[in-house]
Amino acid sequence: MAMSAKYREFTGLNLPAFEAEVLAQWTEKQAFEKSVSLREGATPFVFYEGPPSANGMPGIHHVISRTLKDLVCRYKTMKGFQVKRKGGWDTHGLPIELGVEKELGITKEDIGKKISVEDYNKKCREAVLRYKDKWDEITKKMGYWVDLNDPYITFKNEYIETLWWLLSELYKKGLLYESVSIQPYSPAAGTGLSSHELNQPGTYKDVKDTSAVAMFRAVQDDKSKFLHDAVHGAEVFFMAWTTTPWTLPSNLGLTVGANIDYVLVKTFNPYTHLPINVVLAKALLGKYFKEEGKDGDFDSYNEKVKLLPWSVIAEFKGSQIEGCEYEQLLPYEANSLKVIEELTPGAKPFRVLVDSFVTTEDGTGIVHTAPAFGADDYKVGKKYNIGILTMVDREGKFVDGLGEFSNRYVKNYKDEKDYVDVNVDISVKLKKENRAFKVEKYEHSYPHCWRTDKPVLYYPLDAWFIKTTAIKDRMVELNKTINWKPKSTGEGRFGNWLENMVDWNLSRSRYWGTPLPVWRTEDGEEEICIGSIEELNRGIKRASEILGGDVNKNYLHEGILDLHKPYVDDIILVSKSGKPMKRVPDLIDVWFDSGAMPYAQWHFPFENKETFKQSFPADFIAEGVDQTRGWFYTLHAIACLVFDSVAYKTVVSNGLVLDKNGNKMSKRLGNVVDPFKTIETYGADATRWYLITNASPWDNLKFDIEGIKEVQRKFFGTLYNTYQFFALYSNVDGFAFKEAYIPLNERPEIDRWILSSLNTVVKKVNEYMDDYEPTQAGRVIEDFVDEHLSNWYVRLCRRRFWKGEYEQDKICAYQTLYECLETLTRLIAPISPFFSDAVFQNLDAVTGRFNAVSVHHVDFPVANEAVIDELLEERMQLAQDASSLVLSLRKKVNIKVRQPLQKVLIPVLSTSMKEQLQKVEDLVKAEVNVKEIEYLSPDNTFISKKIKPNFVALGKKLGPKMKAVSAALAQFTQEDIALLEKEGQYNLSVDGEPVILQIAEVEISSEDIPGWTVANKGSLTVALDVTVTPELEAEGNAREFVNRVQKIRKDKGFDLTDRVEIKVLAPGGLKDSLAQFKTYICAEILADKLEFVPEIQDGIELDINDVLLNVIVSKKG
RNA sequence: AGAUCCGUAGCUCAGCCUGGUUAGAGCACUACACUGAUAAUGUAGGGGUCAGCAGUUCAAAUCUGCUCGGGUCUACCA
Repeated sequence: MAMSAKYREFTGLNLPAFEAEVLAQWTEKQAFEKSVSLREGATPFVFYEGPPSANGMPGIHHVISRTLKDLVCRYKTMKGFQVKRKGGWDTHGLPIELGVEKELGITKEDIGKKISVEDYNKKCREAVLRYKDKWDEITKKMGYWVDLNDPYITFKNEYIETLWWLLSELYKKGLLYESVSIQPYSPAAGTGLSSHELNQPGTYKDVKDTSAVAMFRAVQDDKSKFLHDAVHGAEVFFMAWTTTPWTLPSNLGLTVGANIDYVLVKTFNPYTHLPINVVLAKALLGKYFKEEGKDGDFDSYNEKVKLLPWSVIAEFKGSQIEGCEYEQLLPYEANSLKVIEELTPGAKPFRVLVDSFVTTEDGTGIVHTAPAFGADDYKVGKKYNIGILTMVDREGKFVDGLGEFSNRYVKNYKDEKDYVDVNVDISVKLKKENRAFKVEKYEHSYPHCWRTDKPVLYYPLDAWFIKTTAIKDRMVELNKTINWKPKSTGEGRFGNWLENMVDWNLSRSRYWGTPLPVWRTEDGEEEICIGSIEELNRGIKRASEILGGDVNKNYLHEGILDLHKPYVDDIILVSKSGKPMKRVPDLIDVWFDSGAMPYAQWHFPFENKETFKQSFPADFIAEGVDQTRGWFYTLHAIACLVFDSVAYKTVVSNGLVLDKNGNKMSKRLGNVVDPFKTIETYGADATRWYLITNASPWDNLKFDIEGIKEVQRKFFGTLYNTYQFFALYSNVDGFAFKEAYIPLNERPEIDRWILSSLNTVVKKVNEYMDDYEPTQAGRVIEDFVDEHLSNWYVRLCRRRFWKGEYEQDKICAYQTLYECLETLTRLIAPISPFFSDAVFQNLDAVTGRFNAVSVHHVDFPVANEAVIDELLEERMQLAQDASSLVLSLRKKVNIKVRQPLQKVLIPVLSTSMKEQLQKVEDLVKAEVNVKEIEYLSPDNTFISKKIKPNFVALGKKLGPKMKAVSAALAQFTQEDIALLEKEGQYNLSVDGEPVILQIAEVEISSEDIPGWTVANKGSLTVALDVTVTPELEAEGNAREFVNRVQKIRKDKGFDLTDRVEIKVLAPGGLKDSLAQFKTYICAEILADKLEFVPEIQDGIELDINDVLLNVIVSKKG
């Protein structure tokens, strides 16, 4: 690395400009690649990159999770690990297909008709990396180091082959199976949805649906005899509630709870006003009938009477009506008994069933049961063999043969403007036919398709499942070994999810995705699950040989070249008994793609066996909390299923990024933050620092651009100024850390202090970073830079840098400040990789202490415990407090700091406090411009003292007497306090009982010094002598004069080291002041000559403490 | 509907686990200073029923319960 004689001085704090410069260097010097290769042979730290889908634009929420990933990886690299970060792209799935469909203006039904599957998938493949450039750009600009030269891409054959291998392993273990089940299905998207898709945030929405209480007329038979007898042979209806009236044509049963109490109620239909008898759960009577109407006036009821009279006729258990038959509610051609019999031979529908899922929390306690449209309905329907009717097709509309409802969409899936809700029409029909008791809008939360935003419906589908429930306990057990940040997500959200896990529905009936590698004979008797390309190619040949003809003719020569549809579907395999086998049409859930990345990214087990072994499981992954049931789950599931292992040891889940008002960012609200603009304007470092330090990553972040500005100004501005200050004077003095490291015991107190403080910070930062708490780490650093380094060390030490010769004390100062800056750049490197590197390189270019290309190639600082001196840090705090108090006193009496004062009085409570203060006395005196500090020892009678109980100590001892003692102490006189101090204890009487107070059980502090201006903070009190003697005034004048001349020097643009000559015309008193301090003045302003002249032309007029004078400052030579 | 987290100054956050008597910081605002680091800095001021109510306790922002408000999650909900 090229050495430089001078530290580079910046011309202004322009983070985006620095970053562009640093980026160019990184590229040129291959800094990232080198940061990995430099650690060759070191212990690996394994990180998995969750693959983003590049068919959407990156958002600010991607910046936060990537910052988190990046800072951990950079930190671990600096800690000596080798951290490879293979990037990846998620390329399959619904979002891509929907995007293509939208672009082509087609729907799912058109695929294979208007466009061939081959062309369609070609389009998808093209669309997949549509925004890759934008992603690459944000990756680069935000400083995210990830290897995108050789990323894993989920649509590649090698990737898919690993997926097939995993699936075949599951198949062999009997964990992959097919089954009919009632699944969430999105008619708008044309596909079933997995439970984790249904569990994406925002899928459940509150919607108002038309709900109906329908009346099913009981058939008179033996089972219902007791009901009909009770009403003397009149009609009896079972009441059942539904929020989905569109399922009523598919009704085949009514389910009740065996032990629930039901009642038969005599009343009227509120719509038709006909007398009726209805059955419902006793517990829900109050929902439909008013108490005032009980046993009301039946005779005078008519349509004008609002209050419905009602009487309970009979009461019975649900089990007593099991098996009762009823008339079909909405009979049509398509759902006739004949059709039911054809579909399910021997079915016995329209009966009252009993099951345990029925509750009396809602509805009527009688559940309308349509086996096709509910998981419970399906289960109970199967048990009683009531058949199954699916009166809605896969597009979400009624089938033919349902009269006026035929072919109508059951929900507005097509965004039709004049859509008429078929549910309302069904309800109206029921009302007219005396088959509805109550129809109303009902608000409830209902699942929606995460992609199309349309309501989901439950639908019977054939699907392939992974039997995750088989290893549930093991998954729960292994989860307990994972370090979750925050803990609650792992235990609560993820833990609960595992406890309530259902089998993973893998099937997707789409086109662009990983095909399920299962082939099966037409009769379904024989099937095979293919686990590799080689196995498939063997099968292709074998089938061709055995079956002959044109079978697989296009694939005989080279084998299969693309594992996607439609090619895989061309392949015919042959079963053991010699029958042809075709592939089942399903694709698999894309989440399987991403969950399999630990293996598929290395094409395991076909290649890279050793690499895989070294990089499984991951030490660390991080994504948004929305991935809890997505990637976090699928990674965990596959690892447990196939490898009986966790997939990751530590996982950090970051919260959502909200706008500054706490609203979710959405395109609709227009409150989306553009990450490009943010980074270009304020810099990646400020953005990253803000995102990390403002709130813990797992808390939701209210993103406010003002916060970034504050970080930029406050943190980076301060650090920048500190560096500039250092560079300015080092360049003057030629400091290049050439001298031997001066031992700490030869350095002044303040140097030892800042280094102690620095090492304390280093220690804490290491601890926080090891604990994945970057927010705490960042905040500790911020405090140090602002409070300690800039506003105390540099401020107090400025003179050391610009005064005097280049000797020991000055070198101490340079070495100390240099060490602070150098350590800081390394400390902040993980969070703010650009600015840290720029400053680090500027430092290292002159001193060559590391001789490194980048700060990211050096080791992270480690605390030197020997340098940490707690007492020292404590007394410096005393000095800061004392200074602050004196300054506030000056302010109170309006005496500016430039005016020297004679004395400060500090009462000390102990000798150790005095010793502590004495060691920092000079600093305080210089800081507040006071000549001397006088200490008042504890036994003086001069100051007045204050006493209060030490609650922690006394509370335990006294308990209930605490209040009385506290009151007694408030009454203590100065004499009482003095006595207690002298004796070490005090006999007190509380409520007639003696209490002995020990000195340690109270806190005594000085309160006031009569005749002095005092201020206190905690136990520290200071008093200031505010008398300005003529001598002090003269010195004040001199200082004021120096200050003004310095300003002139600066205004005139003189160099720091320029010597000057001065002519002054001043009135008598002021002239004397200046003459008296002539030596001091000349030294301060680098004047070789200070001349008092009787007359001045073209001088500058200055106001020195309300007296005017004229001066000419000229550069010498 | 349940589960869970959260509610502290105008804003962003500490403090709560382990209770202790003037509840802190930064930003913003106002005034005055300081400055050969000047896109900084200091001092002072206003600004808080620590969401509300009740309980435990000598003592509650802190522990418990309930209520209200917000987030997230779960749900086969008829």
